[in-house]
Order: sequence, then structure tokens, then C-alpha cells
Amino acid sequence: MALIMKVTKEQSAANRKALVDAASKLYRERGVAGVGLAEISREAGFTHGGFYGRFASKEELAAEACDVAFEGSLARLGAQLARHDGDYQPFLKRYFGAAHRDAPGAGCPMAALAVDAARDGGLLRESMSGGIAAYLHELAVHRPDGTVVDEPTAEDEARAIQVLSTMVGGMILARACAGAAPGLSDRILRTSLEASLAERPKAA
Amino acid sequence: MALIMKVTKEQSAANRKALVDAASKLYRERGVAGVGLAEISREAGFTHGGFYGRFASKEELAAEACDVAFEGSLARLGAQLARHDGDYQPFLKRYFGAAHRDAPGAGCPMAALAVDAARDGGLLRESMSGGIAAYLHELAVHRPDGTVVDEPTAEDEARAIQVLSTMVGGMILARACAGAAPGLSDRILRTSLEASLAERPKAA
DNA sequence: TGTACATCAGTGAACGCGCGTTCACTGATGTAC
DNA sequence: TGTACATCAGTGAACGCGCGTTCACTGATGTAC
Repeated sequence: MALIMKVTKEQSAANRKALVDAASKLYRERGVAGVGLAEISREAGFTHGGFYGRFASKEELAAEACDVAFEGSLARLGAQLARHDGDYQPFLKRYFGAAHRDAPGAGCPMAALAVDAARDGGLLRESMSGGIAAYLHELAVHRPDGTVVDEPTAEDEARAIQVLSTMVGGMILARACAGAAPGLSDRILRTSLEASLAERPKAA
Repeated sequence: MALIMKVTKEQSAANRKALVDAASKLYRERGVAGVGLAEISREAGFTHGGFYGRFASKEELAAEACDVAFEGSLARLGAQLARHDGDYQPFLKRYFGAAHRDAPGAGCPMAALAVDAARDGGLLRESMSGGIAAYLHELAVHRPDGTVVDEPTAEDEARAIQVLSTMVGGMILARACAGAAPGLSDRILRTSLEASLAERPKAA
């Protein structure tokens, strides 16, 4: 019957999504080269035997995991800006929080996976490239005075690049120091927040 | 005879250094998890059988490879600043050049390995932490007006963190885009250069 | 309604391979007498 | 000076393991008549 058939297909789609979500978390935490398909399948509640019924390769899973991470990240950015009338401060405060630093598996895909993507020659690199462009676009259309434009200018893009460089660089450096130099790691977070706010002042 | 003995030991030390140098290049290019000891040994001109006569573990090699990369990086920073009377522009122009973006194996250890180090629990993480602190110190003691101080203030450190975040974030984003969006990658380099120069104006 | 068949998501075992690590051995270097 | 021995950097083969990938199979879901 069509209805029951639909339930089964939905179940299967949900199972596939569970796999992508588990990969998205584990890859961000430990890198694409640092986690195997068996562990990802186990985390999602399956054996790894069925993997190639759902994905063409590990590379395809990595790209979809990256896409999903960007969806979450862009949604958070949009929601925060919308809730605060285009004011960047709440969003950036959250980005540069210790909670984000200490939980890369649920955080920014660029801070977690951009280096892996740069080393990759395939689908992950394309997903990351598209995600960066989309993220920059979202930052660019939201001007610091709180207005939203359709077509960002070159100046809008430049401002977006400045903010994003500070975000990604600051978070990566803070994470690299977190274990061995916690005081420095905290100062990196605080200073990067201040710098990115200066580039993107509070809505007028 | 002491002299001949010395030559042999020097040879052995040089061989060990060749291994660390090869690892430093290959790890920066492809990540610590992306290159095996056999390939590193081959690149240095050896079989991998002798590896454990020289290193306690792969982890130890990775940490030394990171140290060596920082030595080169800090030397370049110091030399450029000294040659131009503390003016940051030549150094930053070189850092944000396409040549640096396209040759990570010879470039900045933080842009190449900080994410790997953050995932690591051991020696690599400690080496990276110490390297970041040393690099920030070198940036902090060189004030934008060209003077050099012994004890940097909190403000000096904050300025150093701003510059370094922009450097590392900009380079990582530019590399992640280089294959799939070369135009965007170039704009990220140019904009990050301008932003870091604005944070560190030309010597007065 | 009941029975025989088709589908297909997921299982579990296996594959060849490269990994980090170990070890018995070689052979040139240097020492003892 | 000459001969027997010690050292030790480096070789080459092997180890157990986990990797990405493949495949024969199971068994519940759904179809045909």
C-alpha cells in the first residue's frame, strides 16, 4: 500500500540523515581522515555494511556532512541577525564563546573543516567553497547599520571577508591553544570578538 | 678516531634532520593523518625500518616537524621586520601572496597545522601552543610605529592577536576556495592584506 | 481472503591495502691489544 | 701494523590492526493473482 510504502521510505531517508548528521559531528571533531565509516555507522545506530547502499563513497558522505554543517551555521547566523534587528553583537558573542570553542562538532564548519577541504581535491572542497561563498554573501547583505541589501557591493564583500577571517582565524588559534595555554586561548577569543565588533559595529 | 667518529655522528644527525624536514613539508601539505612514515622516510632518502632508532613515535616526529616550521616562520618574520625598520607591509604582502597560498608545505605552520594540533592531545598540540605564543610575542614587541619593546603590554598583545587572526583565517579561507573559486580566493587574500595593514599601519 | 513471489534496506563477513611499530640482521666504522 | 672484536646506523621483512569497499545473504515490506 502506498501509505505504508511511504513510511518505509521515510524511515530509510531518516536513517540516511542520521548517518550524515553523525558524520557531520565526528568529522568536525576529529577531521575527515580521523574517523572511519564503521564508527560513523555505529554512532548512527547501524553496521557499516549498508553504507554503500546509501552513499557512493566516503568522499560523498564528507561533502554532505559539510553541507549539513553549513545549513545549521547559516540558519544560526540568519536567526540571530533577524532576532536582533541586524545587530552583530549577539551573534559574534556566541561565536567567540568558550562553549563554541570547546564543542567543534556542533560548530562552525569553516573553523573545523576548511583545512581538510583545502587538502582535498574532490567533493568536500567544492562543498566548502560553496559554503564559504554563501556565508560571505549572508554577512555582506547585512550591513552594520542594520539594513539588508539585495546585491552587496565590493565594499560589502570586503567587510564580510574581514569579519569572517577574524572569526575563523581567531577560533582556530583559540582551539589550538586551549589545552596547553588556556589563559591565552581566552584572550584570543576576547580580542577577536572585539576586533570583529569594531569591523561590524552595533546597528545604528 | 675522534674526527672520523664525529663525521659519522654529524652524518647521522643530518639524516635525522632530513627526516624532520621532509615531515615538516609533507605534514603541512597533507596533514599529520594524511602522510605515513614510509613516505616521509622515502622522501628523506631512507627506508622506514630505521625510524624507531631515531624517534620514539610518529607523534614525536610531528612535534619536531612543527617546531622546525615555526623556526623558519619566526626567522622570516624577524628578518623582514629588521630589513624594513619595523614596517609590516613587506612581510604581510609576502604572507598574503598567491605563492604562499599555493605552497603550504613551505609556509605558515599555523595556517597549515593548527587544526590538526587542536585535534591532537599530545606533543603536537604543545608545540603548536608554544609556537603561537612565540609568534604573538614577536608581533607584539614590534610596534606599528617601528619601535621594539622588551615587555609588550596587554594592548600590544591584543594588536598581535588581531593581526594573527586575520593572517591565519584569511590564508585558510583563501586556500579552501583556491580550487573551486579562484577569483574569491584572490579577493580574500587582497582584503585580508588590507585589513591586517590597517591594524598594523606602516612605520611612522 | 490467501498464497507465492519480488523488492530492497540493512546485516555480517570478508577483500586487499597501508598504517604505526617491531625485530633479526648487515656491514661499515671504530676499538683493543 | 695487523688482526679480532664491539658498536650502531640503517635495511628489509614482518606483525596486528583498522581502513574503504564489496558481496552473499536475511527478512520484513509490499505485489500479483
